[in-house]
Amino acid sequence: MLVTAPQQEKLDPRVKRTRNLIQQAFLELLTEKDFHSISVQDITERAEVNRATFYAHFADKFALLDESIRLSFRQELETRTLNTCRFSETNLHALIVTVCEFVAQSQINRKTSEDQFESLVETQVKKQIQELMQFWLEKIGSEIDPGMAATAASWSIYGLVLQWSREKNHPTAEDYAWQILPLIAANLRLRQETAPA
Amino acid sequence: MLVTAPQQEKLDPRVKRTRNLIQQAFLELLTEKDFHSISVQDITERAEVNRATFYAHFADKFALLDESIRLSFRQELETRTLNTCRFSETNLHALIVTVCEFVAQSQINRKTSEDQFESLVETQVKKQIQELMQFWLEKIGSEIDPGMAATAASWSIYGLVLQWSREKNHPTAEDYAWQILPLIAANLRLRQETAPA
DNA sequence: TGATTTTTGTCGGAAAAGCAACAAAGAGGC
DNA sequence: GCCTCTTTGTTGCTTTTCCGACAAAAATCA
Repeated sequence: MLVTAPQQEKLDPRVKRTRNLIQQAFLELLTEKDFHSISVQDITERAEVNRATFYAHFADKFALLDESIRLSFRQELETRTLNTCRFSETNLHALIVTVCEFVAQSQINRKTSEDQFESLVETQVKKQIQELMQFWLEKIGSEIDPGMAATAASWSIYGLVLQWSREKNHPTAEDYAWQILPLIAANLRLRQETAPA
Repeated sequence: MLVTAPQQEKLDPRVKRTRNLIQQAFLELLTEKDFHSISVQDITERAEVNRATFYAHFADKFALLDESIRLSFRQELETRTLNTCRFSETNLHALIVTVCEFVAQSQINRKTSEDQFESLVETQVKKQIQELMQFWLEKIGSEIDPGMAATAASWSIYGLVLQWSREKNHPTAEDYAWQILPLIAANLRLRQETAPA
């Protein structure tokens, strides 16, 4: 229920359909113009869904963006089966790489700099990292509170990745992930596979 | 209104959507198994549409097949703009080629011989040819009744194309169309671009 | 700036789709 | 033959979506 898909258990086919249509239309529009110049009218027209229906599912276009980010990041986690595995250095590395690629990708898609957009990405991605890390930590039972450790890890990971993404000639995501991995692991203060120094 | 798309002038988005979903699912299934072994349950499951909804749009799967044939043939006519042009030898030739390719294609898609299927194709395609020819003839004003001439043409065209499709080493659709064109034109008894002999 | 046009968010009522259940017809299996 | 199991149409009732209209906020332009 936490990390493993709570998804559409038995969702009315109609709502599943309309949400997909709206999400799809929104993603299409994002490739054509930037977020602030997309109106919910644009979205509903493209999706061929009534405008009132949009508001039955999302408070506004920010909520839609939020949900879109959430879904696409979770999608990334799922294709790498990070949501169904347990903690290990390898998996932590894979998580960092995922975040790198996701952040890099979301910056490519965006034409002009948009604070609201980037802020939503940050909030949502950190939240997803936090949930996943907490899920991992609870399973192995660390010495410190899983919630706190997960929060610390999510912030430091995202912060480091953001810095990485802004560097002109940054290392590959793979390399960078190995590089910062000890730092993150230190925050977690786990008994690790690596020598505890 | 006759040949030019009466289609979805202002059709409720929901019915447009479900019809598309059903049609799409049906066409997919047709590529996988043959018509008689497809149940309406299969179709509605694939389309993610309620079974009762299916019956709100189609009497049974035969009606769906009928409509599918109608739509895809009209689609062919539209992409060649045959539904918005006026009569000419060139256009009549293009129509015959269209029928050849459509009949040939519908025989490829079908694995086993199925009388009901073929009979529906014949009826529907002849009907479409008839409508288009009548539309053409009414515009130019021939000596004989456009309805009759169109009927005769539709039957002879379909009959000839069917024979063509059953020949082992038949000529190309292009060549065959030129070959039978005088025959068809004779039925129409028009003042043509070609010498009236 | 002020005036005009879009866009937004919400509402009530109509139309369509979903669901579960049903009897009846069909298809296979033995 | 009989006996399952599946598929078929159909029916009340519920939920969702559509539509048009509305006032208010926001954007655009002169």
